[in-house]
Amino acid sequence: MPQPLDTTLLATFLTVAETGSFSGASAKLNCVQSNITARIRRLEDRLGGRLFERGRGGAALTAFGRLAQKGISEALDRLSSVEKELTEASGGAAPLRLGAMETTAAARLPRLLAELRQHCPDASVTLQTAPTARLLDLVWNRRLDAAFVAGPVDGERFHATPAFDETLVALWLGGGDATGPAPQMDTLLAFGEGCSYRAAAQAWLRQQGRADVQVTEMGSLDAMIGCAAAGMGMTVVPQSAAIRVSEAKGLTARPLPAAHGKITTYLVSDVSTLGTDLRI
Amino acid sequence: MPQPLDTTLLATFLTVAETGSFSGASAKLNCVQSNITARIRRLEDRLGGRLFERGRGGAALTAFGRLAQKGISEALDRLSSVEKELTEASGGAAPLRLGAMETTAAARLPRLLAELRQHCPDASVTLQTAPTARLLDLVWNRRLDAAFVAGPVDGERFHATPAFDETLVALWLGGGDATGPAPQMDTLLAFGEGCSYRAAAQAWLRQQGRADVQVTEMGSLDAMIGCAAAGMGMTVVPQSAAIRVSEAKGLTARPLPAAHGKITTYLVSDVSTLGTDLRI
DNA sequence: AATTATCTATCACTTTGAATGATGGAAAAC
DNA sequence: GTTTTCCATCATTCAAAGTGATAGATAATT
Repeated sequence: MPQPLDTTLLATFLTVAETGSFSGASAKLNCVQSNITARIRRLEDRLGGRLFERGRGGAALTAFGRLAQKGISEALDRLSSVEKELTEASGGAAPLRLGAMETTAAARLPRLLAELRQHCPDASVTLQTAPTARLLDLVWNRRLDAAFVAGPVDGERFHATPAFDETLVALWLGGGDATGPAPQMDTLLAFGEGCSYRAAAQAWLRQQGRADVQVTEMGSLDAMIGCAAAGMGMTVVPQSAAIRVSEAKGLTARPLPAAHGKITTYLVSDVSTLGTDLRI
Repeated sequence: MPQPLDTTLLATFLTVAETGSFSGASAKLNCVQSNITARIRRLEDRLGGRLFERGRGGAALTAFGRLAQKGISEALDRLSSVEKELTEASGGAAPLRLGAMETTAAARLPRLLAELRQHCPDASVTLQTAPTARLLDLVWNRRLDAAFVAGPVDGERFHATPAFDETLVALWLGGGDATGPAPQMDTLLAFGEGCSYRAAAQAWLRQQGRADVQVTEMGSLDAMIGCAAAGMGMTVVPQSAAIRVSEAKGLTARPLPAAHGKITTYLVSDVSTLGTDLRI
């Protein structure tokens, strides 16, 4: 059995055939046009024939392309109906692919998912944690059905509904004056690039004239809080995520001023994903 | 239309079901076992159900797995029959995916492919050039149907038939004594790692007590010869590839001693690829 | 009971090839 | 003639797939 055809290429082909142009397909599939060109070329190489006549205002199917369209759409339909049959046979419906920021996953989702389980014991959910930017990417490319991200969210590209209002708090070990952590707290423990809380924290520090603060990147919420409790520096997290642990470990928590510290978490989904009606 | 299923996962699933074990499938698919584990897990996650009962001496299909096997093998069959129909409609048979070293492609293949075209005007061939090590990898993983590589070849893994006997020659600008290039020729122009001619050339130089020779890596045969003609250093190529150009550019060519300079080029194919009967 | 053989799971690391984004040219619309 | 639209090309980036080493579990062998 040789390598089977890559279904991504086939789906791309059908989309181009539908829209009548490479750029139209790239818009529909949320990717850049050069990507479409490459995919179609790979497919043409593999099949050994030209699928589209490019030129005047778009891409028109060749005779060979028309033949291909018929067979390929049938085969893909077949494949997706098999998938549907199987996902239904296994766990009721297809699992809801949910994404969330690390902090949301820790502070908000346990209760939410427990409730969901009560109402619909059969519902299956998969959860992936990532920073906001990455989550938006994943939803945009249909690798997730929905995700909880920090606002604001581009309403043109996504369907977003407010889910939680978070207040950011700064956490550090020991005391501090009314204005914030002690000057010697010159290390900010934060997630990597793409984390919107980190961006907010840095904006706040800059406004306080503390542009010199070093950032140490950590991979998990627990690590961040643990290191803060060890006196390595301060960290900025939503209050909801801090409640669990801050006092127990002798950490001081102080809310950020509203300008930087009020952040709304939205539940976003792709505008083209219909039928998703999550009530919270 | 959500992302369609990845056919690699499906093919892997069927192979595991056939062989009854992950490790058996990994042997059959020429990859490591952990890879199979990961693929099956991805598929199980996607479908939302366990496909195999692992444990005692292998992996046994679950009830869900048996259901899946039926649907998936039908869908894949369908897909491959569509592909066959299309490749036949386009260019006669599926194109022969051929690989060759840069030098072989330049010196030997033009004639070979011309002959092929005479005999079978309909045959379509795609050619990819790469160093020997990479070519063997590509054949091993079924990304190529066959490739011309420098010997010796592991007979356990590949089906190899001798194709050409090559004599390596050293090329450099200007004169030189009987034993080799002048001492000031202390730069060897060669392909990157994985090139067997380069390895042979370096072995030869080492044996001559010239371990100090610097290697400059180049990306193409033409570049190598061009740079040699510009006096940048010497290069080692098969005589067949040197004939075309060496004299025209004032390059001196001297064969390497037999111990290092006699290299047989083999045509290799995967042992499991049957029906391929290329006569040269 | 201890030993060996055979499987799968896990993990840190590497590799690869698909995706991006910027650019160019060609054809059509204004 | 200018602008717009569309596809091809290319260097670069990055995520996902693959690798290789190791652990753990179960069955077979001595």
